[in-house]
Amino acid sequence: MSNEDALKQYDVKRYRTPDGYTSDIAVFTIVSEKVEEYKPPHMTLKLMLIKRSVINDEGHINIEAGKWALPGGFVQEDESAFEAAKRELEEETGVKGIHIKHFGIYDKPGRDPRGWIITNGHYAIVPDHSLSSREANDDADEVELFSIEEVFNLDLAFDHREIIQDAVSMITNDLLQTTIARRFLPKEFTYSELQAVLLTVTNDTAIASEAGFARKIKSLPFIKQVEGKKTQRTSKSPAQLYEFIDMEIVKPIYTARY
Amino acid sequence: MSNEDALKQYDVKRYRTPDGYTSDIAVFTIVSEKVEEYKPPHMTLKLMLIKRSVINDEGHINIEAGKWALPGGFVQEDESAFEAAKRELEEETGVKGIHIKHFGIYDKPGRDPRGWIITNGHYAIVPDHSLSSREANDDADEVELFSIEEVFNLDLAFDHREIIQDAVSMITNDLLQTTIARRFLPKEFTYSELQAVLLTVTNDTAIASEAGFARKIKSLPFIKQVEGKKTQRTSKSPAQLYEFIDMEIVKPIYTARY
DNA sequence: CTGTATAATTAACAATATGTTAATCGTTAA
DNA sequence: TTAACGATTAACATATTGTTAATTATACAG
Repeated sequence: MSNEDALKQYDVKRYRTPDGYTSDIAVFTIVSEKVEEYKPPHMTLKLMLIKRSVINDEGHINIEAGKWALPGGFVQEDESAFEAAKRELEEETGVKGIHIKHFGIYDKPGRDPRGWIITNGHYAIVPDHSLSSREANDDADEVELFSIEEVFNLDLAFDHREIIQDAVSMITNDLLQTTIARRFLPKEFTYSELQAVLLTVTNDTAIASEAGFARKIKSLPFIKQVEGKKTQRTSKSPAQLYEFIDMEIVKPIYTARY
Repeated sequence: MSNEDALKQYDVKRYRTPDGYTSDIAVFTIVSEKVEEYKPPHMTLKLMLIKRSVINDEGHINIEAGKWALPGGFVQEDESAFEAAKRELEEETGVKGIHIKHFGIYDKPGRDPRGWIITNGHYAIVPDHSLSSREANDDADEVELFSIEEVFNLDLAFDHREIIQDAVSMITNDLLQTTIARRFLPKEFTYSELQAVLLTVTNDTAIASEAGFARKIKSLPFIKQVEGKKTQRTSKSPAQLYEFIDMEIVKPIYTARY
C-alpha cells in the first residue's frame, strides 16, 4: 500500500529501453574582427565543430569518421544530460562557468546507426579567447570554428545538421529576446559592442542605427550605465560603459511596433 | 574503413543505459466563463491532471498512488518522445491534430524511484470542448481541470511540480511572444476574444485597454481582417472577425517600449 | 601647437504611435 | 421608442522614432 511496496512490485524492465543517452553541445563564440585601435568592433558568430577521427579511443574504426560533428558524449548514470554537457564542455575547452542551455531532444528512430540512442541538444556561449586553449582529444583530431554559412556546407555527422539548425535559430532568438548577449560581452561594455553582438544575428534597422541605438540603450530597463566609467576601446573619444541588470524581460509581440 | 565496418565493431552496451524513456504532457485549455449572450468572454487558463489510481493495470499497487500527475507514458522504440506524447494525448482525449510542443527533458538522477527514467515535458493546447469527451483509463481514475493557482496546492507525483512550473512559464511566454494564441481560438475571432486569451497570462495595460487593443490589432502584421465578416458572439453590435497569418515573428527586446 | 579624422553623443524636428477619455454606431430587449 | 452595452472611431496631448546634422573628446600627423 505504501510507495515502498509499490516499488517492490515494479518491474523496471517491462519496457524496451534506449541503448544510449548522450549530450551534444553547439559551442558558439563571437570573434571580433578588430583591425585597428580605436575602432568599433565588427563581430561574427562562429560555431565550434570537431572532425571525427578515423580511429576511436579503443583503437577501432570510428563511426561517421572524417565528418564534422558537435562535441558531446554519453551521459553517466549519476548526472543529468545538462551536467554531462557541462562536464564535456569543460573537458573540451578547459574553461569553467560557461553559459549553457538545453534546447532540444533528438530521438527519431534510426537517427544513430548504432542503436536507439537519444541525444540532447545544448548550446553554449564561450568567450572568444577561451577557445584558443583547447586541445584535440582522442575522439577529435581537429577542432575548428566556422561561420554559420560555412557550417551548412560541411559534411556533418549523424543528424547534426538538424541539431545545428535548431541551435542557430535558438541562439538567434535568445540573443534578441533575452539578455544572453551579455554572455558574449565583458561585464562592462559600450553601446557599439552590444550593437555589434546583436548585428551578428539581425539587421533590424533600429538596432543598426548608431544614433538611434545610442539613444535607446539609455532607456532600456535591463541595462544601466556604469556611472562615470568610460573606455577608449572602441574610439578615441571615451565611450560610456554599460552593464546588464539581472531581470527577466518578456515583451509581447502584440504591443511591439511594426 | 567504411561506416558499416565501424558499426560491426561498435558495442552498444559499453555504457550504462537508462531504465526508461517516457513522455509527459501538460494539457492546457482555456475555459470561457461566458455567463450571458452578447458578452465579451472572460477566460481562464486550466491544466488537465489525472489522479493516479491505487491499483495499476497489472493489478499491482501503483507508485505515487493518489497523487495528481501529468498524463504520459513510455516511449516505444519505433517512435520519438514527441510522437509518443501525441499518441498518448490522442488516446487520452480522443482528439486528433492537437497542437503540442516539447519544452524540456527531466532526467535528474533519482527523479523516479523506479530507476533511471527520463521523461520529456510537452505542453498541449486543446480546445475547451474536446476535453469533455475523455474517459478515465486504467491508470487514471480521475481527470480534472485546475486553474494555475489551484495546481500548485495539489499533491503532485514525481517531479511533476517542476515540470508543470516549466510548462506554465513556457506557455505564458509563447502566448505573448508567438502566435500560439490562435490554438485557443476559432480560426476567425474578434479582438475581444484574442484579448481575453492574452489576459489569462498577462495584465499588460496595453493589451488590457479596449480602445488601445482594438486600434492596435489592425496594424499587427501577423493578423488580418476577414473582409466583410462579422459576428455577434460577443456583443449585440456586430464585431469584426480577424484571423492569424502564418508567419514567424521575432521582436527584439532592444527595440520595444518600456 | 594646430588641424584633421573619427566614434560617441546630443540636438533638432518631422512623422508616428500610444494613453486616455469621450463620442458614435449597431443591435437587442424592455 | 429607448436604455444598455460592446465595438469602433475620434480627438488630442504625450512620448517615441527615424533621420540628418551638430557637437565633443581624443589621438595623431605635420
